[in-house]
Amino acid sequence: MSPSRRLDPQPTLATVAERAGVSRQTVSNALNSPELLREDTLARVQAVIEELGYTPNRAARQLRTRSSHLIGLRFEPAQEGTSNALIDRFVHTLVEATARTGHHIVLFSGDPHDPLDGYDRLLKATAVDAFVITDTYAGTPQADFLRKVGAPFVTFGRPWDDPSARHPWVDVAGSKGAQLATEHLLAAGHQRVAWLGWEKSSRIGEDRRSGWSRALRAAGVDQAGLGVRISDNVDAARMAAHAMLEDGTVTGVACVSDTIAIGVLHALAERNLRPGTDVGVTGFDDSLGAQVAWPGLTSVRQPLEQVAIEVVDLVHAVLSLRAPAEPARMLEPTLVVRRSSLRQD
Amino acid sequence: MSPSRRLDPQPTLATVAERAGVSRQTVSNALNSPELLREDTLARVQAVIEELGYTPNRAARQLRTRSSHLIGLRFEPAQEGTSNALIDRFVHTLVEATARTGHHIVLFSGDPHDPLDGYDRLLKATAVDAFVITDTYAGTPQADFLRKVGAPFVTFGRPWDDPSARHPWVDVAGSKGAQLATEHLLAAGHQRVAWLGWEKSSRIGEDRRSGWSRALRAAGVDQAGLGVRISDNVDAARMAAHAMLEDGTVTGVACVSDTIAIGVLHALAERNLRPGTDVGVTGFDDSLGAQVAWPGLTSVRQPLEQVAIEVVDLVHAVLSLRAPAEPARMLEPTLVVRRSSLRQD
DNA sequence: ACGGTCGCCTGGATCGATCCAATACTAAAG
DNA sequence: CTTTAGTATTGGATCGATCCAGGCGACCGT
Repeated sequence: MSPSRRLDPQPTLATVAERAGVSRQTVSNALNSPELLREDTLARVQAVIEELGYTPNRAARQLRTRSSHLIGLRFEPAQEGTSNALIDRFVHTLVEATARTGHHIVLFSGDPHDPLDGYDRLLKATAVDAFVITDTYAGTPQADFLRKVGAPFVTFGRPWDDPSARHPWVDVAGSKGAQLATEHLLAAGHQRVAWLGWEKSSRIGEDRRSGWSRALRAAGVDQAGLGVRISDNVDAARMAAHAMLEDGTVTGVACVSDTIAIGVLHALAERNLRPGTDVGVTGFDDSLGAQVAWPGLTSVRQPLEQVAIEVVDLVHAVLSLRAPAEPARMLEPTLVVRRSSLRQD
Repeated sequence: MSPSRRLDPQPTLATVAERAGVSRQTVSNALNSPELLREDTLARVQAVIEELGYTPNRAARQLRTRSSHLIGLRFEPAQEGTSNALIDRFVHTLVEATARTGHHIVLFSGDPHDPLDGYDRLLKATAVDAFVITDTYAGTPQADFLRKVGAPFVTFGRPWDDPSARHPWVDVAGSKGAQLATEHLLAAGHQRVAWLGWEKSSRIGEDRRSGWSRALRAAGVDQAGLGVRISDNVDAARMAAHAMLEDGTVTGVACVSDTIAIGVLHALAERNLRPGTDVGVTGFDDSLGAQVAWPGLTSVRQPLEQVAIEVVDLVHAVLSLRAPAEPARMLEPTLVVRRSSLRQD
């Protein structure tokens, strides 16, 4: 009598079979190998499935086939101010891309001091089929561990430490992005384009820097004193920018991150210099901050949607045990031009 | 001979039982009802579990107990520019909070035009135990649907349309946040504090506006012409701010979102007015944008970490069929003060 | 020493879909 | 009209943990 209490028990495969006048296996085939059934039988079974609103029980299927159709992703605790917004954009598209094949993303967490924590548990419980790993910049202990235990995984991020690693990965050529940004600033007429990057210990930072360096070399610009390394926060960038702009010869600054670029914009505001017109600035990652910063920050945008699609494709390849066409895929970023790098008429 | 090919088959409950010289049920009890076992038996079983590194197979357990220990969350496609960064911060803490009880968050997606899409599928496949719903501002068709089919769920967001709804929810008092911001601006000496809000159709927007209104009323300030409604983007806000600042009587602007507040900051820059000193500005949500905006944007911060904890607590209450102590929980936001609302000495 | 109570432990049945081997059917060939 | 080949369909067994009803032992009082 209480309507929200309990609903009709879910129909099972047996229910459908009985109703359609066939055996369980036939219903199973209708779902998994429809080509095995005669046309009329298939139609009849499908009609009953439709009528009853039947959906296979995931637990039962998972028990039998030993595959959960779940993909694990360790979701790190939010670090205020850092650009995990990037990861979030990636996850969004990852969810969409997996949906198409009936897979789902399961988030888990782990001890922040132990990069391996959490993987083992899910694996032994046969709770997930594969993992997606997003942070490869600090070495790849997870990848090493998963390879050792024979668990399928794909990383977003190349294996920096071990170029010989054979696992499938997708990454974006950061150096190409920095190169695009630098070339763009040079083309806008800025001669001496400086670089504001991360500390030398960052592989990603050094990779991006190499793109800046390459562009300057191609343009025949002397890089002496133009490359500066700082930590990733607005204030450090602001102060570095002040020092850099002191003598007035630097008129372009390519930055390793939007955060740092925004710090440069702050310094410009404090010096009454016009972004774009007096000094061109570019950031990296096209974060929300770049979109709302005044007067709009030109930034390198990673094709995260495409990354997610490639990652999912590789996951499927690995799961189906077929060797992926190309297990290491490098994608190219694009430059989103806003007013921070454009002269006002 | 190929080490990464296949690993030892996972030990099962039967393996453990045999090794410990007890029956399967005894091992199961050791895991689920240890108080039923004699001390020495328990110790012996636990030792074997430890030794073999045994973890119960989730699929089998799920099939038998009909509970997956998974909680579904529909992850909407990234909408450029909107503050789904808020949701991401929420999800982070949600994952942490669920981890403590062995639950996991499963993300799924659905047709953007159909708010119900996806729920049904997971439910019928008995793939999740409960849902967490994050968007209740546009009515609550999901809640209605889930209540109808008897599925457990908790919403982040009050049931705006139907105050009589009895489902468990957690929300943050937006009106209180706007009130705090407005009082803060008044206390800083700004007399006429304007409101830049969303269109009237937004329940959340109107709720926040009511907090501004309440604060002005308490301070005895006439609100005529001070409340303006626009859509949520930087440019609309910039233009509205210009109009608003024209006559020079408005010296404080409380905004319904960081995006809009940033638009106001842009307008100030264009009019050569100093944020905080000439015109006080506050935003809402303490997004990354607020943190990096020049010269720092005072913003209302929602206690998302606490929200996540309360949501998980309610989920557990609902799943264990015990009535939650308080099924409707309203939390209070805080104000993060930065320089956009402070006079420079 | 014996029946009774209580608590620990056992083996069989079960959840629902899939695997597997075997059977019923159909159509073509002899 | 029977045999053969091949396909469509069936029923039993299975994945691994939990539910359930019953058994066995220890310990008590008399």
